[in-house]
Amino acid sequence: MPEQESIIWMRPEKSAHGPAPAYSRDRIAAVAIGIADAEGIDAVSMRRIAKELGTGAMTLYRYLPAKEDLYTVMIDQAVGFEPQEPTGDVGADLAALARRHRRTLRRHPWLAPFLASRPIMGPNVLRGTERDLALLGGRGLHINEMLDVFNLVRTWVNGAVQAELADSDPSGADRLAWQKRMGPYLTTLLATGEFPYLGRMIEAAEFGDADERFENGLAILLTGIEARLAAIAGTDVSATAESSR
Amino acid sequence: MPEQESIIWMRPEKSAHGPAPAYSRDRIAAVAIGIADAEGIDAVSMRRIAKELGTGAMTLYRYLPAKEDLYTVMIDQAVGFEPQEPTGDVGADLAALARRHRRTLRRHPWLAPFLASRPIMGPNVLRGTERDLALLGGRGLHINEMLDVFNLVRTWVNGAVQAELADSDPSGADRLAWQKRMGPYLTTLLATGEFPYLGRMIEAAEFGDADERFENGLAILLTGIEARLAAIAGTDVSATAESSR
DNA sequence: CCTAACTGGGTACGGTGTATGCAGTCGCAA
DNA sequence: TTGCGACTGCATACACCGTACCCAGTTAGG
Repeated sequence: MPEQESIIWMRPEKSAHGPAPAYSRDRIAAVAIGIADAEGIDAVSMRRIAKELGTGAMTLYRYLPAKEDLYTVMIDQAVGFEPQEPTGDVGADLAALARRHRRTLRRHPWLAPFLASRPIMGPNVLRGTERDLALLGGRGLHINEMLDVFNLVRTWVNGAVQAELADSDPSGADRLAWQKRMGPYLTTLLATGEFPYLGRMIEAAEFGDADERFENGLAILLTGIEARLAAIAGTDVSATAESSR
Repeated sequence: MPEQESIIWMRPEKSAHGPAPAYSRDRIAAVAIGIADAEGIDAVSMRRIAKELGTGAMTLYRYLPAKEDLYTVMIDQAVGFEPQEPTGDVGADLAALARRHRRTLRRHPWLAPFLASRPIMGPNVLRGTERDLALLGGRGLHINEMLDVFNLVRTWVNGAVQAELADSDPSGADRLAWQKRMGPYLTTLLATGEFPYLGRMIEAAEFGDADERFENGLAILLTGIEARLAAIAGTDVSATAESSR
């Protein structure tokens, strides 16, 4: 890891003197996202991006001081920004938020783990957070209450999509080979009779549909959230701020 | 990735002929877990483990055909197994499950991302799944309903812990440096006045306590789950199996 | 006892992120 | 107009990674 005097978003993209840069952070990130979407995040290497751009690997370091900064820019560009206005129906708004987020994460299968494991502060992400918190605003909630709900939804969607993608990752022919390898092991285990629920689970897994699973989880989540919001609304505001944390 | 005729759990540990092995899968995994816990998962390399064991890197490949299998064994050993009997109070049982899982994930900060991103089938993990599903058993739920609830809790705990760890990762002096780097950027953003909620969030973040955030999220989640379970209990069983999926 | 099957482990290959250095290009001050 | 300093693209090089290949030494079964 090189020294890094300040965050990538504070670094000016263009400088005063010298020849005009041939590339840009966004262009590099776009290429990297293309590779990651098509071949997985591990296929993204500096040399590979450079080849795709027709240049040398070290050129990229004129734009991004370290690979971690490449990830930072990739993440923010992949997240993007999609506006959403509150409709007054919090449940519907949160459901829309969840589905939109899921769509984004599924478009870029490498994205969810990154969002889960780093503090993300890119401009698109921050604008998105502001937009999402606004969905919960205007009803006298303490900011911490809003954050609890917001984080609950975001966190769950992220985890649910990771689980979806993990299950479906060995796709096509690979999936068949995977079952071939796994089959005997599971058969051996289930034959012991010590895993009745697992047995039922494996049978049912054949019919599991990701969309349905997501909607079921979301419904349960929203039930809890709406109950919580109703409970808070039933309390007077000063008492809420006190007791909620 | 080398060829891999079958899953690691099906490979016999000892063989008939030849000298007795000097190490074992579990011993190697234990060393690897020690390194990962202390210095992060990226510090775990074959050469590093071998050095810790006082041997050569290639020796490890006598026990584990590839690094992915090392991860597999590490995960299962780190997860371990802790028994839990149903008490009859589903809410309390699920809360206990969630807290136990959180404890496990926090003991091994590298663990949560692994659990989120792979299908995990180690013996400890499978025994744990069986144990957790049993908490929901005996009340006429369809297996898919049980899985929805189980996955909801597991997924959320996993995501919540990842978020906790991501926030607290720059610890101690690093955290201060991080704030030094981040401060000007955030100040600049907030000065635009376009991020009122973010501003409130950053103020409040000073007082955020991870335990409290976890318990708040868990409470909301359990509210939703109990409502869902009550709704199912109010339906007759055959209709439930039909309508639930 | 011999031989086959195993063991530990050295060497080597192709990959990675990135530090360093160098030649060419441009904007600005004199 | 000239030159200088700040920038550019980029080749080379280094340390580290996972792991394929090889070989010598050890041991149990026929």
